[in-house]
This record gives sequence, C-alpha cells and structure tokens, in this order.
Amino acid sequence: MRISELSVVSGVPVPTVKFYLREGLLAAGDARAVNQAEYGDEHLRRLRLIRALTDVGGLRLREVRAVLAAIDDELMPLHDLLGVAQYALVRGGPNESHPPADDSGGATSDVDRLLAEMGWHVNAAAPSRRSLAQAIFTLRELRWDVSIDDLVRYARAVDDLAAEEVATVPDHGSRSQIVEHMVVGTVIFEAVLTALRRLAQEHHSARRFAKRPRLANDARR
Amino acid sequence: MRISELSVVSGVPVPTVKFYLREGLLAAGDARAVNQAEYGDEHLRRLRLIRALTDVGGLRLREVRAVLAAIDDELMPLHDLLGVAQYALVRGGPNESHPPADDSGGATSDVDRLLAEMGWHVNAAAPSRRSLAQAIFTLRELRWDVSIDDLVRYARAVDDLAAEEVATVPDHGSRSQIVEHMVVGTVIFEAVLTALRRLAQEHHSARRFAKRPRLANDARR
DNA sequence: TGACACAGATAGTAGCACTATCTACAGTAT
DNA sequence: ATACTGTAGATAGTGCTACTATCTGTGTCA
Repeated sequence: MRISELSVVSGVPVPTVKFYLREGLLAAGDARAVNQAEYGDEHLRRLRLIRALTDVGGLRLREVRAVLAAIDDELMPLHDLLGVAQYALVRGGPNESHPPADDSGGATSDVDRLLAEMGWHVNAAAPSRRSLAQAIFTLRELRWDVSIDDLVRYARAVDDLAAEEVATVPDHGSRSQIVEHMVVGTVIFEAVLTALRRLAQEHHSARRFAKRPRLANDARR
Repeated sequence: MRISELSVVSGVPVPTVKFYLREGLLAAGDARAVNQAEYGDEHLRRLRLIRALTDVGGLRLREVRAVLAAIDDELMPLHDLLGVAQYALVRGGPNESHPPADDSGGATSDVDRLLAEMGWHVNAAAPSRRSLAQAIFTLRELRWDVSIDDLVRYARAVDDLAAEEVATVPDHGSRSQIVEHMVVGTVIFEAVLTALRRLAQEHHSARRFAKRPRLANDARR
C-alpha cells in the first residue's frame, strides 16, 4: 500500500499522514526506494487508532503520543498501562497548570473517604483523584453541596461497569492487542458513557419540563 | 469591588477579566467614572462559572458563550435549555466537521434500537445521538464488536443517575438559579462521573493485573 | 502633587494541528 | 526517449484559540 492508498482507505489526507510520520505517531513505511515506501495493515490500524483517540476521545496529539508509546513499550507491566493511559487522558496534565486550588473545603479528603467507602484501592498519585477533587471543589465554589453519599451513588453506578470492562480484557492474544483493547475501552467507552448520560438526561428532562409531551419526532433547533 | 479585587478573589488575572468583558462573556461593571467601574457578586459568580465550564468541563469559550446566552435568555423554555447546553457541549459541534462517516455498520440504527429498548424519548436532532453513533462506528472500525446488549448495560447504569439529576433540579428559586443548576449539573458532574469511572477501573485493573495482590482486606460492598 | 489604578483600545504571543510548497527522484505510459 | 504522475523528505506558512502586553488618557487617594 502506498501513502495515497493509505490516505484513501483511512480518510486521512496525505499531508496529514506525512505529518504523523514526522511526529513519530506512525512508524515509517517499508522503504523500497528513495521516494517509495510500502505501508501495511498495521499502519492503517495505527492510523485509525490515532484518529479514534483524537476525534472520539478528544485527546491531543501529545497525549496520543504518550498512549502509543505505552502501547509499544514491551517492558511496561500491563497493570501500569491503564495508569499511563489515564495519565495521558486527564484534562490538565503536565501542561495546563491548575493552581493548587486551595482545598479548604476538604475535597481531597472527601475523595479519600469515598475511596475507603467503596473499598477502592487506588494509587495515591492517580490523576483522577485530583480531577475528582477539583470537580468537587468547583461545585462547592458554585455553592453546590456535594455529600459523600451523592458521590457514592455515582460511584456505585460506574463500579459494575468498570469491573466488567476490566473483566472483558482478553488474556490471550498478543500483548499489543490486549493493550489496545484497554486503551480503546478506556477512551472510547468514555465517550459512549457520556453520550448515553446526556440522552438519558434529555429523556428525563423532557418528561419533567415539557408542557405537553410532543409527538416525539419534533426536530427543533 | 474593583477589577483588581475581582481578579484576586476569582484567581483570574486582570487582563483575562478584561478579555472576557471584551468577548461579552462577562457583563460590564457599573461605571462610576470614565475609568472606574464597580463589580458585584454576580460578576464573581459568573466569572467562576466561566472558569468551571472551561477548566473542569473542558468547554471552549465559544461554547461557554452559547451556554451563557441560553442562561440569560429569559424567553427560552426550561426544557430547551438542557438541549442548548448539550448542543454547546458536544465535541464537534458546528465547527469541527466530521464527515458523515459512512454508517454501513448501522451504528445510527443501533442507537435508535437502543433508545427504543430503554424507552427513552429523545429529539431526533439531539447531538448526543450522533456522538454515540460515531463512537460505536469507531469501535467497530477498530474491530471491537459492540452489541445492543452491551449498550443497554451502560444505558441502565446512567439511567437512574440521570433521572435523579433531573429530579434534584429545584422548582423554586429564580429562573437563573434553576438554569445554572442544570448547566452545572450537566457539565461538572460529567467530569465527576468520568473521574469516578477511571478510579473504579484502576481499582479493578489492579486487582486483576497486579502480580501480588496486596494485603487486600477490602470488603467490597 | 505625585505614585498608582483603571477603562478601553490595539497589537502581540504561544500553542496546536495541520497544510502548502518545493526539490529531487522514481515508476509508468506512450 | 519523453512526458506525466506519484513520492519522500524538508521547510515554511496557515487558521484558530485563549490569552497577554502595552499604550493612552484619566481618575483616586495618600
């Protein structure tokens, strides 16, 4: 497969493919001559993964790069991989410098209490701890009271889901397949979950706030 | 309150506050003289909301503007507001032009089937429909089979949550309070849910993949 | 009265994700 | 042999976003 064909089947413009090559997101093709290279299925697959992570997952290329590096790092233990993927994912990673966010409301300790309540054992440095604390802090700043019980309710809802997701990671197959499964599961199913929550909200919101329930096929806006 | 004080208590630099004023995200202060204006609590509150939406919710300013406009539009029916908020939220709104994404896998009709299965009545033009279909399509492109049953499992997990969220929207208080509640609930709790899912994943992943399970005196539920 | 803060305006910056163009060469069609 | 198209690799430029800097004229307050 030459670069133009790769471009056509993936839907990614040739200059962009070249850009990804330069950026090291995509391995170079098999050079046949000084101006000819051959690309295979693994290139197509990687390209699709990159676009899935950016378009659906909303990752930036820097984050995609970190995830791909973790996928390709044969030495990285499997149980570290999720952490790396998540670290790459969290909004406001090493770049966006959130201020230490004076935690006078005790959002951080609320997170600790929640984890204890749920029996979740999570690395103290897990970036999601900080995101969660930040979100709770922000809610309180907007005068929204969030109790541990509220959080527990949310936590229970995702607990089974997460357990099942982890359980469905295959234990056979090549390492790269397993790893890709975990990453895709983390990133893309997040989009799925978000979309579903919004659909559910719209349904319940319509039932509560709509004056007369419409014929249900009303395309407004 | 003068602009410098507003800046200090909100943690937003003065030039940025000025920028928001220019952009119409923040109402002008009460002018006392040609170079003096007074800002009140509502300015602080609005400023905090802007930062919450951008920092925690990950919205762009254009989207924030749309949400704020909806909040301030006294004529907009309450049950349309969630839609507007969501429309502003969806990745790839009017700007990022996703291709129609040749839906040969039938992701769109799967979404329809799922909605029927759940009994959810959702506007045909709801942007979340498209996001969900896009995510499903992407998963299948990555050779991940997603069944309706899988989706239903996810949907059930968020159904109760969404119902409760909608139920806790107060029916008293000023319109702007109600509206702000809905927006904050949609946007910020999404961040909460995401963080919780990742924490749960990390816990379950550690239990499965860590070589030696730790002392593990964790009574789950 | 003199240092300082402020409003409003214009201009500049940094980061991101591409996109365009150029050169030199290679394969293919005629 | 010659023209044409495609390609690798390099450098430079674009469009967008979210600020950030600086300037001017003015007002406040010690």
